[in-house]
Amino acid sequence: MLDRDLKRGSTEMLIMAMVEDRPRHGYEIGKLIEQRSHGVLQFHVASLYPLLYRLEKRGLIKGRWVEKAGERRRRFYTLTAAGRRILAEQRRTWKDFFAALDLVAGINPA
Amino acid sequence: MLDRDLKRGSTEMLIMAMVEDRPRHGYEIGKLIEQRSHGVLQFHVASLYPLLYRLEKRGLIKGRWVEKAGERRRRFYTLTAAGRRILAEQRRTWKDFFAALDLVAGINPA
DNA sequence: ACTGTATATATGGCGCAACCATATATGGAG
DNA sequence: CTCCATATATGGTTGCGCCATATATACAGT
Repeated sequence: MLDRDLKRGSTEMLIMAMVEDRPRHGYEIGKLIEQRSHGVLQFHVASLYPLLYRLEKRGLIKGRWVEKAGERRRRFYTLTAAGRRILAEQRRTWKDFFAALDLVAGINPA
Repeated sequence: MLDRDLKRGSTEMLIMAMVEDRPRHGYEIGKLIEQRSHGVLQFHVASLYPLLYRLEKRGLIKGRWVEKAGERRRRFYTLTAAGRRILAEQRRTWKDFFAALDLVAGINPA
């Protein structure tokens, strides 16, 4: 896995992106991020759940408990309108950041 | 300026990239990064100098004092062989990281 | 002569994101 | 009956980048 410092500030965007189109629960979000990034990005549980609570507290995602017979209860999250705005903003910020990084340090080989 | 968390882990790479081709002193490095990124990236002095000491301590850059008459003393840094290896590695890591971020969160608009 | 600004380096303490370790609980494979 | 994947929860730790502040020189403006 990547050094933890690289991921700083990207975690919120990743989670919001996962619940952008449909509700998902925490564990699913973690697994999906790992799969889609081919293992480059992965969440430790101790980061994942506090992050979800933080995002919900700030009104960027909304969770609801779903209980089915013979299944452990799961909390499904969806992106709020505010979350949608912040997600767009964070995408732009990361894009700008990487462009600047490339300009100064030359990430993409010429 | 960007949120401080985004920059985590990128600062070492930026500094190493600045002294890759020729020696530079701390203040110059800070200013140059700010200029080349059009103000997107900037170093606070309280981050800059400790970072230089850290990199030198780890043998990635090498500094030497230069004193000229009628000028304040300045410490010029150059990239070491080890630094060159780590810089290449960090460039690759950042590239991979951004590719993964794009894969999962869709940074670059389709 | 005085003021302000850019240049140039130095450092003690702080905030907080992500992680480590650990805990609880259920379903299915073998 | 054990082991693993699933699923959520939380107290404590670490370390980067920053805030605030300090020291010192050169030069432009008034």
